Formats: sequence, C-alpha cells, structure tokens
Amino acid sequence: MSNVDNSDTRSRILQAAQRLFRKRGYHATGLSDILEMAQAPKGSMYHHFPAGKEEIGVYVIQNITAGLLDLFAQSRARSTQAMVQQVGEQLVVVAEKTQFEICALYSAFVAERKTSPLLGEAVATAYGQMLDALQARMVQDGITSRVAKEKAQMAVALLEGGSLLAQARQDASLFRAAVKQAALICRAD
Amino acid sequence: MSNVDNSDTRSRILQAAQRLFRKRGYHATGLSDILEMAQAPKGSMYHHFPAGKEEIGVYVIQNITAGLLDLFAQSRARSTQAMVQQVGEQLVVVAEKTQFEICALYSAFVAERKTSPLLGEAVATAYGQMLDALQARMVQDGITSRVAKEKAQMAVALLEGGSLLAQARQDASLFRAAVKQAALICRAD
DNA sequence: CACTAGCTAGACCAGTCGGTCTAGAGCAAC
DNA sequence: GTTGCTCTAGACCGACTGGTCTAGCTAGTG
Repeated sequence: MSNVDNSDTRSRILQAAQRLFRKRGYHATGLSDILEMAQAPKGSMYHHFPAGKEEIGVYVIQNITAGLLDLFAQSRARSTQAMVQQVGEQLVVVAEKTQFEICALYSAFVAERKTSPLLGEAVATAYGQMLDALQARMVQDGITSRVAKEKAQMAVALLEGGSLLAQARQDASLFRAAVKQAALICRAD
Repeated sequence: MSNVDNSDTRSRILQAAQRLFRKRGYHATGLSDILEMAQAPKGSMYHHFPAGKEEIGVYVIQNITAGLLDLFAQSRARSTQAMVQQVGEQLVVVAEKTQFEICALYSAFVAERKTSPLLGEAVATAYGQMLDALQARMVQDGITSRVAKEKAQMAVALLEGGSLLAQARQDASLFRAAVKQAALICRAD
C-alpha cells in the first residue's frame, strides 16, 4: 500500500494522549504536550485525526475499554470474583509503577460530557460495556441477571472511586483494598 | 469598617466557581466563566483572591468539605449506616435536581495534583477529613479503629465512584444504589 | 523517468487563557 | 473639606490554545 510505518505515528499519538489525558485530564492536556511526547508534528496529527483533539479523546476512551475487556477475556479465573481480583491487581501494579499517573477507568473524561457530547457519549458507552461484561460474567456464575447488574454497578463504582482516592492520597493500598472489596461484591452468595 | 456588602462579591465568586468547577472541571472552567456567573469584574476577583484561580480552587475544595462535615454533624442518625444513608440521599437529590452537574466529592480536582501542588494538597487533606470523620463516627458505634478505617475508605470510594458513574450515565439510581451500599458497609457487623 | 497518494513538517491564525495594572467609586476618620 | 482605605471596574498584556493551510518528502506504480 504505502509507507513502512503506516500507523506508527498514529499509534504513538494515541498512546501519548492516553497517558497524558489520564494523568492530567483532558482539558489540562494541550495538543503541544501530546505532540511533543509522541514526537510528531501537528500536520501528522490532523492527518490521522481530522476532527482534532475530540476525536483523539474518543479513540483513547475506546482504547482503554478494549484493553480492559481484553484483560477480562484473557483471564482464566473460575469465578467473577477471582477475575476481578486478578485483573484489579494488574491495574494496581500499573498504578504503582506509574506513580498513580493513571486513573483506573474513565474519571478523567466524565466532566467533559458538559463540554463535548461526543466524549460524553463515548464515556457512557464505555461504562456500559464494562458493566455489561461484568454482568455477563456473573450470570455465568449462576447469579440472576438482576442481581448481577447491581453487583456490577457497585464493583465498577468501587474500582473507579478507589482508584481516584488512591491517586489523591498517593496510597496504593486504598486502590488494592477497593479491588478486594469489588471482587468480594462480585461473588455468588 | 468599610463597605456594606463586604464579602458578598467574594462569596458570589466562590459559589460560582464551586458550581462550575464541579460541573465542567477545574481546567475547563475559565476565569471569565466564573466572573460572568458571579457578575463580578476581574479586579474584584484579584482583590479577594490575590493568588488567582488556584486560590479559588483551594477555597472551593475546603468549602465542599465544610458543607459535607456540616451535614454529618447535623444528622441525628443513631448509627453511621443511618447517617451515611441520610446524608447520601440528600446528595442524590441535589444531583438529580442539578441534572448531575455536581460530582459527589472531589473527582473534579484529583487530576490537578499533577498541575498544582496546592490543589493536590487540598484534595488529599479533604479526603482525609472525610475519612477521619466517618471513621470516628463508626468508632462511636463500637467498631474497632482499624476496621472502621477500612470501612470508611470503602464507603468514600463507593460514593465517589457511584456519583461519577451516575453522572456519566445520567442515571440517579446508580448513585442511589452506591449510597445504600456505602451505608451498608458502614454498619457494625 | 513522471505521477500520485500518504504522510510529515511547521508556519501561521484568531481566539482565549490567567494575570497585571491603573482609574475611580464609596465610605470612614479627621 | 481632604485624606486614606476597601473594593469595583475593565482595559490591557504576553503566552498559549486548538485548528488551518501549504509545501515538500517519500515510496509505490506505470
């Protein structure tokens, strides 16, 4: 077709944006910050993302979701509880390694709903996918659909909040405890 | 001493900033937005808040905390569980009324830690005060200090996350369920 | 070779950002 | 009166924002 590194620049930009958005927030991150980290000029960015920053934001949100759903899918855990515990622990380790640069889920984008309908839609969809995935897994454990839905909601809320709290107080144990509690909520009882 | 409405402008600015910060986020809110809502000129703002936007942010965070601690203090509930349920329900009602303009706690400011040490410090302190207050109340219920601390952390995480999730999906029932679950966690068992 | 398409490169733009500065209104003390 | 302090008022500033545009490099194709 064309160039060697066809989508290399594109993915570098996406990766940089993902890190920076989650670290500082969407609005606090300038295009120049992203381009500097990605070592790319502005022209490339607007070639790959004609709709600009907003489009990058949407792709970042979708990327985060895809990554999490992948972790779920790859897990060989026998129960939802074990799966949440296992995947959660991976997130905790990443959070520790990056000195809490990273929010667990989508907190960095929730407020943008008021500024950008596109981002708001993307975040709502992303949460929905997470909730559905957890619910479906719990139904496999024999939990009724209704109860599974409630449990999924509480688990996601706990993970998001725990990650935020840990980030604010620079204390990984807060996130780890939230993971454990979220897993506990997901057990069949 | 001097003028009639000594601190009126000041409190108008604080109130406007509080609403806008929680609605759109700290960085997404411009000084001009705040001043327009507060009906105040820039000169007044920099008279009352010489250190500018950052100072306003700190005061807003402290103001949110003071409000929540007040709600706790005013509650006549017999147990921490009942108290959390009661205060939480008030927050849910506010969230519904304002169409989720408002995050429950401090999520709008957590990311600013990377940008501003002052705001980061203020947020960490604010969470700390909330945790301490809940923990102390639970100790009154006869829960051991260590367990109370853990429970407080989970409750706060759940409230923050539930509020965020509800905001993102425009569904108050998510927040309400989180409140119930948080209250449940706080019961003596 | 010429031609085309994909992509890079960055100058450039209008608009907005947070912040500074000076002028003066309003009131109290003398 | 006049002086002095608090506070209002908004013009103004340099820096930076996201976004546009044109030029050119590179590689694949005939």
